[in-house]
Amino acid sequence: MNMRGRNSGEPAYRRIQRTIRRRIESGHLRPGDIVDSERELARTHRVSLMTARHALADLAREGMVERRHGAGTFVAPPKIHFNKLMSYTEQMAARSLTANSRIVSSGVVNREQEIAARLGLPPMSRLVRVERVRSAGDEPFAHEVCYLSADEYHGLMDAPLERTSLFVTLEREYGVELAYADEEIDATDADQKIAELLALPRGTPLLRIRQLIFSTKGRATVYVLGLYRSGRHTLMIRRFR
Amino acid sequence: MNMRGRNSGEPAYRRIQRTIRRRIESGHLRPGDIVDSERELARTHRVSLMTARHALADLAREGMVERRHGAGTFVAPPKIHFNKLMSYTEQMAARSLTANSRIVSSGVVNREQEIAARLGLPPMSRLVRVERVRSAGDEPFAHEVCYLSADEYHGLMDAPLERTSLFVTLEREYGVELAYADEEIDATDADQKIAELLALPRGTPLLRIRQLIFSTKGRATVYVLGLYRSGRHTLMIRRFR
DNA sequence: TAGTGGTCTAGACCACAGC
DNA sequence: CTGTGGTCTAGACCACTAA
Repeated sequence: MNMRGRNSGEPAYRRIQRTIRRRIESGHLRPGDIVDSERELARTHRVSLMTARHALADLAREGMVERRHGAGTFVAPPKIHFNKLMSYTEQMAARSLTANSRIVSSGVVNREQEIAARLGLPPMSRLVRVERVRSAGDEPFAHEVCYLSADEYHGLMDAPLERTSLFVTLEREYGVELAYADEEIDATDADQKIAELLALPRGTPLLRIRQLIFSTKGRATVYVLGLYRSGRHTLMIRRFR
Repeated sequence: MNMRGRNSGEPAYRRIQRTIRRRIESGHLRPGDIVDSERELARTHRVSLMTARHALADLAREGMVERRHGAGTFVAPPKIHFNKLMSYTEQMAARSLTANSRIVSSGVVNREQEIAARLGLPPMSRLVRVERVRSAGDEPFAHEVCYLSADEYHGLMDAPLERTSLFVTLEREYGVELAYADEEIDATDADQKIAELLALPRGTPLLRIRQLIFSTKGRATVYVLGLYRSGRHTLMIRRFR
């Protein structure tokens, strides 16, 4: 008797969430606006109260809406995405800047023992190494070197990394879904080589980020060593108690 | 007919969570161990399946347990607390180091317009300003200046901040619960004054963190400007996709 | 196959907000 | 007062996992 709406295999509560999300994203519903109540959603979508409730509680959990006991459910103010793992391309898009990336060098190395270890590989593993300078507009502001297992991602060096982001390539070509990254952050200064690549005086303070990116399966997949020019692009973090 | 177990006003699902949490924290249940199933919990706690389910789904959401479809619910491996807002004292304790803090100066200022603005106060507001040097063992490694509204926290300057942490003082003496902090991170180098305070050569790269701490009520409460010696104490962050 | 989590029903009473 | 979200019942069928 139940499972009435189970046509396309999509759970009812997800279908409800989609309709609400669409109304918010399209601008029909604006921050602060009241959302249909549990009872209203139950009626219009012909589901039970618990199901409508599930949909709303879930949306509230991810910060899309805000529930106020006795008052209703309201569209939450748009969130700045803190602590989000984003590709360079995505970061630039979020600030509505044009991404610009130049490959300085790429190749295969096999003597990076420490990095191999961080990737959970044997000491002398062959690693794809891609060195890039990233710019916002004309101004170079970051130097990044990334490493991946050459055995697993050997075709990567032929990929058009100058146009397509590494994240997208991994997800599309290799079916690897990236889940999270641990980052180690400290400060250093520009040596001769970096100074030239970033067009800075030697000794300029730089933010150094060592990033280990994990897949959804918990596998360490990419190691990135980044040096970022301070000032124009600061790192934002939100910490919770 | 329902509400049977509603004696102390505590929801049933929370009571169930408590019993599971206790068994995990006491070591009776270890990571990887299987937890009572929904049906088992429903029987033993004399609640419906949905209620038992609510308890488990909630615990899974906060990372205490892990649910595997068709297999069961298992105790999740202990989590390293990434992106946690911690006081200096707590951070040191987490690394089992002795916290050591020296107040360089403290007083009230009223011309820090930008900081007042960040705290959501009028431009010329009076602010308590406390300047400290923090050490691990003998080695000074951080310079922190924090600001709070002088009107709201005027007694703070008499507090024994050298022995009791600012967090604890705020929570105990003023009933302020801190919830989260937004941090702006970049790199700079030591000027003459900082070099002396941290016993470093001038020009040494430093991590600079501007931290705005919010209360549970969403009020900006403390502003901290910190300079951290690089190397021995690096910042760890986890970002999620 | 037995047991588990995932989704869902058609209701119920309570606590709270706002008029 | 009405309407809201918060909690809860006593079941149901499905999809999945492991023996």
